[in-house]
Amino acid sequence: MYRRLHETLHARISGGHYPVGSLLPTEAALCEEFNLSRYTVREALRQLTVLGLVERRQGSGSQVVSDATPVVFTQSMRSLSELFQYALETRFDIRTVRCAAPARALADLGGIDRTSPWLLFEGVRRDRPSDRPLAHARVLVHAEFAGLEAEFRATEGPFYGVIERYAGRKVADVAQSITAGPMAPRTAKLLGESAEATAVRVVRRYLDRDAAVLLVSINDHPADRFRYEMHLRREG
Amino acid sequence: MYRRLHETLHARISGGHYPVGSLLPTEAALCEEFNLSRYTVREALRQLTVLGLVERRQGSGSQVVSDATPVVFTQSMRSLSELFQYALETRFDIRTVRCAAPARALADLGGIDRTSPWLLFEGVRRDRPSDRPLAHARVLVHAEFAGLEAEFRATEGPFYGVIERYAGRKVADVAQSITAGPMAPRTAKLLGESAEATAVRVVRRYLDRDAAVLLVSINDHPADRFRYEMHLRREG
DNA sequence: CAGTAGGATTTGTCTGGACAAGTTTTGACA
DNA sequence: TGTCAAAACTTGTCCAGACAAATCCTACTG
Repeated sequence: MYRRLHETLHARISGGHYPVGSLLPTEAALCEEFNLSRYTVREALRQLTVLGLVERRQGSGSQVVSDATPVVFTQSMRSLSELFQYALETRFDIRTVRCAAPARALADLGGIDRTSPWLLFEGVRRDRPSDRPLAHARVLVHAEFAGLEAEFRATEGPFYGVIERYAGRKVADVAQSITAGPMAPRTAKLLGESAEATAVRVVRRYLDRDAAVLLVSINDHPADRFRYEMHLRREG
Repeated sequence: MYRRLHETLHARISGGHYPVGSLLPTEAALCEEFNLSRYTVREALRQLTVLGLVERRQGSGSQVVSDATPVVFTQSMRSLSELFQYALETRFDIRTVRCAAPARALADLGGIDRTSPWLLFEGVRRDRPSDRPLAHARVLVHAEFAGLEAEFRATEGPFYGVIERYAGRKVADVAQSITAGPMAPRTAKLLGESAEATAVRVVRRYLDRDAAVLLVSINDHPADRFRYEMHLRREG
């Protein structure tokens, strides 16, 4: 029965009966309309949230956030650090730290505003045992976390973990972009590459649940040493 | 309370109290041990299944299937075609089709055996309205699907869809790898790039649920025109 | 020993009710 | 008009109980 209700609601969302952005009827209203217990209604709603069509908030209601065909494939990883191919076997060799409004180009890359100051860490990410340079790394952290600079410097793992541990802000979303292009002179110099080298750039933006940017990391890899692997598994 | 129970059970699994492969106590037993209602116990168990630590089977019980740190982030997409940045706005301009045991290099790339023949499509993937070349594309399909050649040629969307629609074999897993390196001469010629160009190579292996390779696609992009975006959302 | 039928066990689904914990609305008051 | 507290509303959590459906075990039968 909850499956049928789920299909009905799904159809109404897809059909525009409940437009994206609108609120679904309340649980009580659905109980009445379909003459079902609250358990059954909640089970149907739960499935809609799993599909990413609906978001629910205590006290507020259930909002339609998408009318799209449901998710089919998912990539999973145990921790965000697995996002980075070299994971924990790398070391961030910090060269400079500055706190200022970011340069125009950097702000555009990270999709952040230039009105408030950001803490910029710049350095080289190196392979753990060999110390070979893997990437020119830049990390932008919102100035509200500037007090954590020592923690950032000391951390072994990914930077976002510092924010989660010490500032209590949870990363809810990560937007990642991979592009390739000619390597910037500064990057080439830091990595010991030639001026004509090509770089693969990985930009990751870490967002909290209100879509506010907590942290932006920009990694420029020598193209011939870059490798990114992922695995997608089909659901249901 | 269900959260506490969840943590307790999680700790027992991680600690080896409930080894991988063993059955958890039944819902009734957990209700008694922790003096909780079945609802609360089930909610805790549900979370364990979401984390992939436990699988439940009606009539049988709850089996521990993993003691690993749980999945934290997932990437989702509506359909596999979104894997490809240019999605449906591209066209596969097929130049040659051959059926033979694949060359050593190709077989290694796709992780396939050279004992059986594979159908190889080679061509250029082009932007839809502008017809600009986007990538040198090669697709290897197992010879058992050779009868579908006409369907492959005619399809608008991704090749794996043809196998699903006409052969009834479902893609359960996709392993994707992104690397960069100097562009092969043949690729450069097809794309109209210079001999010194850099290429970003995306290899996708489509597997069925028995981990048999159904299809391998190899796309070589000019580095300066490559862009790959993804979005990861934290669960629970 | 093999196979089957039946019973016991276990999880899945569903109901009705209750209170807690957030969010929004309302209305009184300054 | 603006502010703040109370009320109303909505989802989250929890309980007790019931039956259905799948699985497992056991005893019986050949």
